Amino acid sequence: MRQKRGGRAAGVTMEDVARVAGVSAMTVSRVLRQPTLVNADLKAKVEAAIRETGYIYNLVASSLASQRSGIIALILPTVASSIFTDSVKGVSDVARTHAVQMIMAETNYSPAEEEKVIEALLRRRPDGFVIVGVSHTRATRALLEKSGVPVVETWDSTPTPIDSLVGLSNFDAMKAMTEALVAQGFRRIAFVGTATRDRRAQMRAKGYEAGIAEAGLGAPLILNADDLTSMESGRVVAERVAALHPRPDALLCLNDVLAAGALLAFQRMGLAVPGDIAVAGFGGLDFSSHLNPSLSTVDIPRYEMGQKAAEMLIGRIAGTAAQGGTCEMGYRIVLRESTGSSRPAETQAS
Amino acid sequence: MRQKRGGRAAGVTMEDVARVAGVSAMTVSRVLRQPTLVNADLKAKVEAAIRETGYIYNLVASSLASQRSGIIALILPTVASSIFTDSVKGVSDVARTHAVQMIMAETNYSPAEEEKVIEALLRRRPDGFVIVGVSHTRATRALLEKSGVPVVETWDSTPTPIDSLVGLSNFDAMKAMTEALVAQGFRRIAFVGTATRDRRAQMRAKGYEAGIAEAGLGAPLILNADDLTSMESGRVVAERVAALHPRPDALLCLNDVLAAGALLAFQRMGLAVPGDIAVAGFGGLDFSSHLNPSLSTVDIPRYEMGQKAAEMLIGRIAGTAAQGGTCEMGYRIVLRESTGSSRPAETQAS
DNA sequence: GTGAAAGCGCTAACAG
DNA sequence: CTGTTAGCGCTTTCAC
Repeated sequence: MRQKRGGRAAGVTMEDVARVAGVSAMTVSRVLRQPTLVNADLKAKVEAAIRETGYIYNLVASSLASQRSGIIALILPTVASSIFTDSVKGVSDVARTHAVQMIMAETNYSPAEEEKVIEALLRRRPDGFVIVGVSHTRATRALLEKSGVPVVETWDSTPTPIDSLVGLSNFDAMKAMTEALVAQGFRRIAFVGTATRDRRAQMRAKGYEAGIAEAGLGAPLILNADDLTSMESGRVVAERVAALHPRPDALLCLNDVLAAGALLAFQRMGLAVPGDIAVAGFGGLDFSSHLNPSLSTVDIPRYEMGQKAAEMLIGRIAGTAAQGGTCEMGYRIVLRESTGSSRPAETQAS
Repeated sequence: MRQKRGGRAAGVTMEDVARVAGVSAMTVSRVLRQPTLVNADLKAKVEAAIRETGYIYNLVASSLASQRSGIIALILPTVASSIFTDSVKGVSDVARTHAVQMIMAETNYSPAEEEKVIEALLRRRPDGFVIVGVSHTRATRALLEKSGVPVVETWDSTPTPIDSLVGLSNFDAMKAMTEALVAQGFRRIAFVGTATRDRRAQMRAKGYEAGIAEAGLGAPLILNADDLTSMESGRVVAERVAALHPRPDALLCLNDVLAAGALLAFQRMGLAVPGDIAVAGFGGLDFSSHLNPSLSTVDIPRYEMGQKAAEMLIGRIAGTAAQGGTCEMGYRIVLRESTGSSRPAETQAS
C-alpha cells in the first residue's frame, strides 16, 4: 500500500486505515484495544475502513511499542510424550482466554538445554514463563531473575521457587503408591526408572525407597531404563524383571507409559498380571484405565496444573498476584486390576 | 539501563553494548548477524561487551525492522492427541535447525475456528505456515493468498494446494488396508469413525467404501463415534459393534486410538481378537505394536511429513523453492496379530 | 570494514 | 473523546 525507500509494497498499516476512516492512527489503535473509549460513530467508520482495506493488526510493532509481547513461554522436557499434553492444553486454554499466545520449547530433560532454550526465548520478550520442573542451572536462574519476567514453575515442589509455584510432590505421591502396594500385600516391590539427570524421576524413586524402608521390606530394588518415556523401554525392563530370582511380586514404574509397556510385555511372555506380578504406574493417563487388566496409577491433575500455572502467571503479569505465590496440587492413588484389587479403590490425598 | 520519559528502567540495548565496546550499534548488529563481515578485534570487543552487560538480543525490534519474524506457524486440529505429536516434532526439529521459532495453534477440526486462528496468527507476522489439512473456508484461503505468506499444507492431498503440499492420500491408504483385510479372508468388515466435518476422516471412510465395493462385499457398514480421538470412544463403539447381528468379522478404525479402545473393550467383554473379531487401525502409533494382540495398522510417516513440510516451507521463505511444490508421502500396511496374521507382514506402498 | 540517518508500525504520554 | 509528538530497539541504505 506504500512504497518506501525502494522497498517492496508493505501491507496495510494503521495509518492507511486511519486515512480511509478520516481519523488519526491513535483512534484506530483505540478502536482495536479500548473500544469503549471511542465514539460509536467513529468506531463504526474505523471498523468499516478495517474491513475495506483488509487491515491486519501488527502485533510485532505493537509489542515493541508497548513493551508487551502478549506471549507466554512454556518450557517442558518433551512435547512428543503423552505425559505433558494435558498440561500443555491447560496452559494453552487459559492463554487463549486471555488473548495471549503460548509458545513452547523442549529441554529433553537437560538443564543445560533448558538454559539455552530459555535464553533463546527471552529474545522474543515473552511476558512470562511456565516452566516444568524446579531444577535449573545457576545461570538459568540468574538469567530469569535478572530479566524480571514472571515465572511459574510446576510439576515439582521446592521451598525456593524462582518466583511462583504450582507444586506437586513426586516424593509423597510415589511413597503413597508404594504404601498402597504394601497394604495390598506385596512384599518384593521393584521400581523402574530412575534417571540421575531428572529431579522429578529422582524424587519418585526416593519416595519409593522411603515407602519400602518404612514398611521394613529390606533393600529396595531400583532398575534403570535408557529411555524413560517409551513403551518399548517398559518392555525391555520387563524382560529383565522376569528373569530375576526371586522375581519381584510387583513392579512400580516411573510413569504409565513404562508401566503399560511392562504390563503388556509380561502378558506376552506368559506371566499373569497381577497373578504372577503386579504392575503400577504414575500419571493417571487415559489409556491406563482401558488396559486389560486396568492399570493402577497415581492420578495427578495434569490439565489443572497447566491451567493453574497459566492463571498464576497471568496474574503475575497483570500485577494482581504477588511474587512467591505457591499452590500445592494433590494426587490420587488409583488402585485397579493390575495390582489385584477386584474393584477399583481410589484414595484421595494431599 | 536508561530512564526514558519517566518509565521504568528498560533492559540493556544494542546501543548500550555499542557504547561499552566503543563501536556503533550497527557493528554490534553485524557481530550478531553477519560476524564474518566484522574485523576480528572489534568482534572480540563487542562479544566481551555483550557478556559484560548481559545483553539479550531483542527479536521483537529485529522483526519489526527487518520485516522477518523468524517464526513459522503450525496449524493443527488438536495438540492433545498422540496422532500429531510426531509431526509437531518433525516441524519443530527442522525449525530449530534453522533458528526459527515454531508456534502452534489448534482448530479443533473446525474450518471456522481455523479461520480465526490463522487470522490471529497473521498478526504476529509469521514467515510461513504449515497447515494440517487442505480443507479451508473460502475466507481462509483468500486471507492466506492475500497475505503472501508461504504455506505448506500436509496430511491430506489435493490437486489445488494454496501454495505447496506434502501430501498423503488418506483414501488410498485406507482402501489399501481394506483390501488387505479382504485378502486375509474377512468378509463383514465394518468401519468406525466418519465425521462429516473432517475431510481426512471422510477420505478414509471413502477409501474403505471403495475397497468394500471393489471386493463385491455388499453394503459397507460405517459407524460413527462422537469423539474420534479417544480410547473411550473406541470402547463405546465396540459395545455397539458387539451387539450387531450378524456381528462383523473385522472392525477397521479411523485411527489407532479408536482401534486400541475397541480392541481392549472386545477383550474385556470376552470376545477374542482376532478370533471373534479382527481389529485394525490407522496411523502406525507406537503403542500399536505393543498391544496383545499387536494391532494391524496403516503406518504413515508422521515425523517425516512434519519434517518435509517444514523444510519445504523454509525453502519457500528463503526463496529457493518455487510455489506449487508438491511431495507425496507413502504409507505402509502393517498386518499384525489383531487381524490374524501369525507373523507380521508388511507391505510397502505408494 | 564501519558508521549515520531514516525508518519499521505501533503506542505512551500529554494536550486539547 | 481525539490528536500530536516522540519514541520502542533494531536494520536498511548509503556514504565513507
